[in-house]
Amino acid sequence: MVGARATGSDTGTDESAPGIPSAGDTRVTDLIRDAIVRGEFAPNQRLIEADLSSAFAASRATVRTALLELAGEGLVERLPNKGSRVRAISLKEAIEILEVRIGIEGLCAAKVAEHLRAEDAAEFEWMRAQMIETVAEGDLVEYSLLNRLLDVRVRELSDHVTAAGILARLHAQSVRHQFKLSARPARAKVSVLEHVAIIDAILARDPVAAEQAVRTHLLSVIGALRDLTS
Amino acid sequence: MVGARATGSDTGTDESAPGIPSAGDTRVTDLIRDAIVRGEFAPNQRLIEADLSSAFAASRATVRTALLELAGEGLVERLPNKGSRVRAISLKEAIEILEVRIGIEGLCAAKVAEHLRAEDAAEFEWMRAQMIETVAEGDLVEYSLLNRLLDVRVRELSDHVTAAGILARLHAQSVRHQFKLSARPARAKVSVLEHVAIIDAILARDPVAAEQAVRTHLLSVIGALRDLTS
DNA sequence: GGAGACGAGATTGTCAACGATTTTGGATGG
DNA sequence: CCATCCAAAATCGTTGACAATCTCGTCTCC
Repeated sequence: MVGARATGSDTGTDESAPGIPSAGDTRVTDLIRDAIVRGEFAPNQRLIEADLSSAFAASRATVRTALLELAGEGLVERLPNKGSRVRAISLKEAIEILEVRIGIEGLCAAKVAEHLRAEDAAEFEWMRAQMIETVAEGDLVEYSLLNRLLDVRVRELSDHVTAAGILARLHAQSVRHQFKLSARPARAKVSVLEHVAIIDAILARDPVAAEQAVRTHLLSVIGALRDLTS
Repeated sequence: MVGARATGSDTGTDESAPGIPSAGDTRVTDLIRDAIVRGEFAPNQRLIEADLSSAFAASRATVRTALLELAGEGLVERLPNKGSRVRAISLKEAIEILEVRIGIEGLCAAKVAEHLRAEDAAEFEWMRAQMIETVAEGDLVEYSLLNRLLDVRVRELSDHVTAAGILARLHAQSVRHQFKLSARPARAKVSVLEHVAIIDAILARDPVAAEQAVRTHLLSVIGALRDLTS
């Protein structure tokens, strides 16, 4: 009985309905994290250990461990002696996250441009073509996936575990705010040009240009986010 | 479950209850973190829950909670079913941390330069004078403290909680590598010039120059770290 | 003599119950 | 009618014990 009293869809009676294998071998941490990222738990919603315990058919100690880990990832807020709740990311914080990403993703992009190998270049060329095509067709969902794929590949190829870890955490926190932007066709037309610029700089093996292209893109996202919510 | 605790009028209940974590109010998490940062626990040393439990006079669950939190901060590595150990920061990772700091501290410095207030400017001028003086006198310990103070103040004044949190975590992880550099007089003479450049840029309210000065400084640190360990 | 099976010891993961703390609702007095 | 205080509920933090898992020494067999 998870009290969904905050904003969001009424979870109704069946909590573990779709796609989730009911509390089997999968770790409880992953289940709760997915539930938060997918929006099944609203921001600021209290996460009561006993309720999660029965909802996921796990012991309260297991749930407690999961909440500790998620707090370490910044997804859950733990108030001493008052319980845990889904951490709400304010607009200010969402912009802060984007500002931090300028530095870190810029670093990653520069590293990729510096050490780009031939077989990886082909993949970037493919992504560039696909992005242009999907936006031209208006397939925003597919474009969003390509967008994410570019981020992930740059992160991987940068061979920078520290940056990759930070970016993964920041992404999980801000996935909801990003979602608000990804559904806007006008936004995509601007975004694709910036992404092409990033890929071009990487393919040109120009670290400085790559870093600058990432900065330009993320500043554009910040501006769009500000416009959207003002 | 009758609460025999009278609010306000506390008659007879003894202050020092037995059995309660008599180690004091200090959180076990802080104790273990300090022990790791201060080097009392060597890198890769196994942290056995039962041992820590008796060492800090806390229950195993409390120690477990602490280890979870520290794992979230990146100070402890948790291998499933194999236990926890102090995470060792390799040279490669120390350099990675410095590279990430370029982006984030550059962002913070730019923000400080942009919104600098008069009363804060005075403090930066004081720090600049103190830094020059301590290095001239060869007081490396005091200079190291000033160095750290500058970092902390920039972080605070930037009013950027996301960046501040990441920097705090990275600092805790790399404090040992930083320590190796701070004890070198020749290094201090170079470092102080770079720090003065950062402060000058902030006082000049020049965000771009501040960011660039931070980058120059941290690249210099990276170079020194590479030279030291090659 | 060496490789693999096997069992004892050690360590973590999980569970149910207890104690402490905060919050909430209601009674009481001004 | 409102502020205050107090009891009761709700929830978290902690404890001790038990089960699952891993490590390592030893033993047997080829």
